[in-house]
Amino acid sequence: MDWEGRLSSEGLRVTAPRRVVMDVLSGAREPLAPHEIWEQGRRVHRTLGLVTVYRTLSLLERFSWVRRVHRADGCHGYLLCSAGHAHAIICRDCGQAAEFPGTDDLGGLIADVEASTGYRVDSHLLQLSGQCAQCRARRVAGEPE
Amino acid sequence: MDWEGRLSSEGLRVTAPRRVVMDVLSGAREPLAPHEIWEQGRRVHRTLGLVTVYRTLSLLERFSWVRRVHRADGCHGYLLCSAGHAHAIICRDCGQAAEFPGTDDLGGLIADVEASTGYRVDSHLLQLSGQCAQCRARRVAGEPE
DNA sequence: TTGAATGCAAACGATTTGCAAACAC
DNA sequence: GTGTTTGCAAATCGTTTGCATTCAA
Repeated sequence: MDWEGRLSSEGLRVTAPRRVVMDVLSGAREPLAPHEIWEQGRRVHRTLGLVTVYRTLSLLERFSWVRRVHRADGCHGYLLCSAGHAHAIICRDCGQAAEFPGTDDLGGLIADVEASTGYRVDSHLLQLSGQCAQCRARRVAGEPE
Repeated sequence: MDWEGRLSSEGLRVTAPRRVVMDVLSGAREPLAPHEIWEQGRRVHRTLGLVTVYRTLSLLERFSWVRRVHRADGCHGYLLCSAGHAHAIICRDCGQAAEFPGTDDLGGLIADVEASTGYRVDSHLLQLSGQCAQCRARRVAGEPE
């Protein structure tokens, strides 16, 4: 079921502002801060309120349709989730984000940590930062931005 | 060289407020938010300002003497760094933090991610959350807090 | 029709900045 | 003495809340 169907089946409503936020996020190739989503969204939905963007994001987060990440500039950015549990890697130059599946690879590490610390791990936050292939190529070639 | 010597050698000054912040962090067994450091610090240094706590924390962070972590309550908490690169695991019940070395275990995962995404990884944020041994024991035993 | 969702204004908490006074060196 | 650091007040930033209005179902 798509997100619209899922909302309806929960007794929640499919509204224009919610569609706009989803559309903006769908078109984004990097994590967007709430005010960026608002600015882009207002171009198509003139009266969109920043408050509604925040409320929509927390709704989408509750359903795990978006993921919140920490950006290099200190802001929070939002990304559409792909299926399953995944982690993000963000390019420090262009901001572009990619996802990678993480749970499996972390299994051994988590087991080690549990054994050495005595803690029982129930959630984790893993986020990588680096340079994407394009930005690396650009830098090697000495091209200006 | 200790932190006081290091500060001096950089032309920076060893002041009472900075000592207080370091002392509070040294005595903490969980990540403290700036206002918590301020509250505890004021007990020994009456005129300590919250602003000074913030400025001291960013100074200490610049020297990698403290680490900033994300707490379950959404606040930022600060922890004294131990030697070397390490990651934190925080108990969701009592807030107690433990560290574990992470770089080595993450090496394989990072190599995989680089291969599959084309990114070059240069930094990572890994933070685990769970339950420490004491809190697990307490819960199993059904003891009240 | 009816409860959910919106948008505004205002409140809010965390963090930063301008500046004169205080202090380490 | 000199330049760093402090603490206050106020500004700023990101985010949330109260409330009357609008809207999806």
